[in-house]
Amino acid sequence: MKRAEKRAHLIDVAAELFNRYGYHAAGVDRVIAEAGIAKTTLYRHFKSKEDLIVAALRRMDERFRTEMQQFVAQATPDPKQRILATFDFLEKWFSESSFYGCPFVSAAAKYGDRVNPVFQEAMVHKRLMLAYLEELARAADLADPAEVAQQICLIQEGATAVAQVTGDPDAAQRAKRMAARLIPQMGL
Amino acid sequence: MKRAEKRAHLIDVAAELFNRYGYHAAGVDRVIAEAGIAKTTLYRHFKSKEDLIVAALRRMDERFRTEMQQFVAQATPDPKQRILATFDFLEKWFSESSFYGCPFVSAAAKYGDRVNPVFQEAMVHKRLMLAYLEELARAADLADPAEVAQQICLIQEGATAVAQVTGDPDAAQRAKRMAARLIPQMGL
DNA sequence: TTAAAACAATACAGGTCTGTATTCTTATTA
DNA sequence: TAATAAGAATACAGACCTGTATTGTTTTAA
Repeated sequence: MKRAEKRAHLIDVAAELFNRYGYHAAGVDRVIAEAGIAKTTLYRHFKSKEDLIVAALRRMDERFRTEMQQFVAQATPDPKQRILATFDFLEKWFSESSFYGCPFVSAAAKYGDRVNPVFQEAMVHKRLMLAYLEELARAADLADPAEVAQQICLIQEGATAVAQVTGDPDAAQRAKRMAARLIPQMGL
Repeated sequence: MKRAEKRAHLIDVAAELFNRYGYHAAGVDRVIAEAGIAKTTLYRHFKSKEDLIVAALRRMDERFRTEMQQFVAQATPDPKQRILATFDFLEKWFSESSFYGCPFVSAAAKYGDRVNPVFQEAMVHKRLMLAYLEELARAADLADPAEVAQQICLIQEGATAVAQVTGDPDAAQRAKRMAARLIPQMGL
C-alpha cells in the first residue's frame, strides 16, 4: 500500500470510529489498531489527534455530500422533486446501524470554541450543504434560492436531531412532508 | 445550608458546567470546587459521575420547560400565537452567552447507547417537550395536535442545531416564520 | 547495491480522570 | 452532654489518554 493510500485508509478508519464511538471514546490506540499501522506513522501524518479529527470530518463531509448528490441525481430529474429527494436520502442514513446523529453537530458540541479548527470544519460542512441546496433551489426556479436553502437545511438538521434521540427514521418523511408544504409557497 | 439545599446547589453547579464545558471536559474536581463541597460529599449523594449527569439533565429539563412555559404564558393569551411564541423563547436562549447547543442532543451523542440512563433522560426531555407542544396545539384547536407537536418540535431542534453551528440567533425567527406558514394549514 | 527514509512494535513519560481511603473537624441528635 | 453522622481536606490507587523515544525491520530511491 502506497503512502497516500495508507493515509486515506487511516482517515477512513478514523472517521468510522469517531462517528460510532465519539471523538473522545475512540482513542488513537484504537484507530491505529483498526487501521493496522503504528502510532509513529499516525503522528507522521498528523501532528495531533485534533488534526486527525479535522481530516476525518473533511472526509465525512465529502462522502456525505457526494452520496447525497448521487442519490438525488438518480432519484428524479425534476428539480423540485430533487429537493424533496434529499429527505429520502436522510431516511436511508437514519436507518443505517452506523447512524449516531450528525457528526458535525456533535463535533461542534465537543469543541465548542468557535476558533477551534474542529468547529470550523463543522461550519465548512454546513456552508457546503447550504451551497448545494441553494443550487437545487435555483434549478427549481424558486423565488429566493438562498432562503429556501436555509429553510431546507434547518428542517434537515431538525430531522437528524429527532431521529438521533428517538431512533425513529420516520422523522425524515415527516420533514419531507413539511418541506413539500413550504416549497410551493416560495413561488416559481 | 441544609442537606437538601446543598444537593440542589450541587446539581445546579453541575448543570451549568456540563452545559458550558461538556460532560467530559467538566470533571468532578471542577464541579466540587465550584460548588464548594468535598468530593466525599458528592459521592454520598451520587454513586457515580453518570448519576450526577442524569440529575443535571433532569434539572436542565425542568428549568428549560418551566421558563419556556412562563415566557409563553405571559407573551400572549392567543393559543396559536403561543405556539409561535416558543420560537421567541428560543431566540432568547440562542442569544445567551451560555448557549452551546442543545445539552440533551449532546448528551445523547456522547452516551449513544440507547439503554444508557443519560440517553434515556434525553428521551424523557423530548417526550415532555412534545407533551407541552401538543397541549398548546390542542388549546389552539388544531386538527391533529400530536402531529403539530412533532412538527414544531422538529423545527425547534433544527433551529437549535443551526444556531449552535452558525452562532446566529436569527435561526429562531426563520423557524418561527416556517412554523407560521405550516400551522394555518393544519386546520382548526 | 547501498544509503536513507518510512514503518512496526514496544515501552514509557507525563498528564488527566474517577472513585476510595484517611484523618480531622463540624453539625446533628438522642 | 455524649454518641453519631456528615462534611472538609487531602492523598492516593488504578485506569486511561496523548504524544514521544527507542530499536529493529522493511521499503524506497540514488
